[in-house]
Amino acid sequence: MLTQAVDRSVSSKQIATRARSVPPVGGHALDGNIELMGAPMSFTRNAEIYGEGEPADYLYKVVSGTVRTYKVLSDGRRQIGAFYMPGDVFGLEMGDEHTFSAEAISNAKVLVIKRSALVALAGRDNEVARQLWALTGRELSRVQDHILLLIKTAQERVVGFLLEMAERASNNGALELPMSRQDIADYLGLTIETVSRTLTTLENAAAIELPTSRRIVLRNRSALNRLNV
Amino acid sequence: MLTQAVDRSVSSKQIATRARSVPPVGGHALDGNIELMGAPMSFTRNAEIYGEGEPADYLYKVVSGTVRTYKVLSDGRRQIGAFYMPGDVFGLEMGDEHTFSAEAISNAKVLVIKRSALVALAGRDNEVARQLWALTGRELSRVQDHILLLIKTAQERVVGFLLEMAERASNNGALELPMSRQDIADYLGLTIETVSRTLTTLENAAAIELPTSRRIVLRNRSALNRLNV
DNA sequence: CGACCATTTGATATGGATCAAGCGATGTGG
DNA sequence: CCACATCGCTTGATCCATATCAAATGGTCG
Repeated sequence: MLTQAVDRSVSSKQIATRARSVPPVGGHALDGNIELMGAPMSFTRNAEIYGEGEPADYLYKVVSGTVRTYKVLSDGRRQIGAFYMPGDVFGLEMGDEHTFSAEAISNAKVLVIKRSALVALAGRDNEVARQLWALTGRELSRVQDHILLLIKTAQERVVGFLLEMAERASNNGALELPMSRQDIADYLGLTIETVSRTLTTLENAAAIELPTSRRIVLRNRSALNRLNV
Repeated sequence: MLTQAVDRSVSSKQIATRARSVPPVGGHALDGNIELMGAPMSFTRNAEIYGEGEPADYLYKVVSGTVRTYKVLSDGRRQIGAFYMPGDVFGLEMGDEHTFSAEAISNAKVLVIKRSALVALAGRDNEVARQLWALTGRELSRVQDHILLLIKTAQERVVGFLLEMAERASNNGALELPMSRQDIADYLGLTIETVSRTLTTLENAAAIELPTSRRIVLRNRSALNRLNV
């Protein structure tokens, strides 16, 4: 699956040179370094980007499309760990194996970055080291928030999900969801039926509109915020 | 609450000198650096170590006793994020505020480490930087595992909890739990009643023994592993 | 001993899962 | 280009795991 990425990755010599030439930008110096080290790669809908247990030789940054990471328990239950949208980095591990699997939800373009190169660079460049640390820290916050979602009621989870998505990808309250009801259910620890029913309940309560199943308009934010614990 | 820690903390000059004198140990170089920078401090049972939202100027390493971190939702529900036992580090944040509260479960002694000093040291010492990163990464793995627990059935959660505790602090299968049933319940997203009932079920199934409510002996590991998904 | 707090046990209620059917959109082959 | 299969989603009926409410038991400390 990743042979293409291996072939296309730039040498660490090139990387170091290129990265050093980037001025330390205020807002997202992190992005500057990482982007220059990445080789673009495309994945079609539902294509596997990496599997759980595979060597974590690369990390990834979403350029376009959406990616899900997940684990499947022995009895078939699937838990989605996160959805990654343009600008998000995923697949960075502390150990040498991926602890989740990753798939493209929609056709997606991602930058593939060789971890060893980035780690080597971090050894020479404090700023890069700090950025890598920050990436792990950001992931940690995300997962902690996810835990708080998982202890709530079905309605609170769905509302929490909608607000999270709205924060990340909404045009004045209009969401175009890239993921299926099953994906949402497996992210929230619910069944598709419960997700579906909860959405219709919210629609009946005039909190949201559902022009199509994948398009959701947040109609009454304050009501939603009130339902969000 | 932390004035004492402030007063007792060593200057960053001392820290740097002392830390540098530590030879890079193989297994736990991390511990070496951190321990030398910490001022010991004691907390009585149920004492608050820090509160959610307070400045995260310090991080902590448990010397003895057990610590819980938690969040309380607006409606009173409490979610315990983690239990920290001797050797564990907690309270390390990426942002400038603590995102959870921390309390001693039993009387506890912790080392209090000034974050700014450690971060400054990390800027000069790659190895320290790597260790800080590793701490965040370890926390991330822990939280990811916690998520997987939270999507399981009550019995699976309780068994998962017992196996987790056994891994960390058992004498050939005998656990002395420092936390109450309420703590366990709030960690697992269950009620005390369900935790209690599940434990008696496991006892009746001869998987565990309950000599006292806080002492649990794992009697049949393979049965427990089988129940752990 | 008696009060208090943690834990267990019992009875009942309920939110969400499961099982099942229907519906609408999308795509495919005749 | 239509008829039909397929897929994702919604809706309905029922079931069950866990929550809730309530009471009994046990352990600890003044």
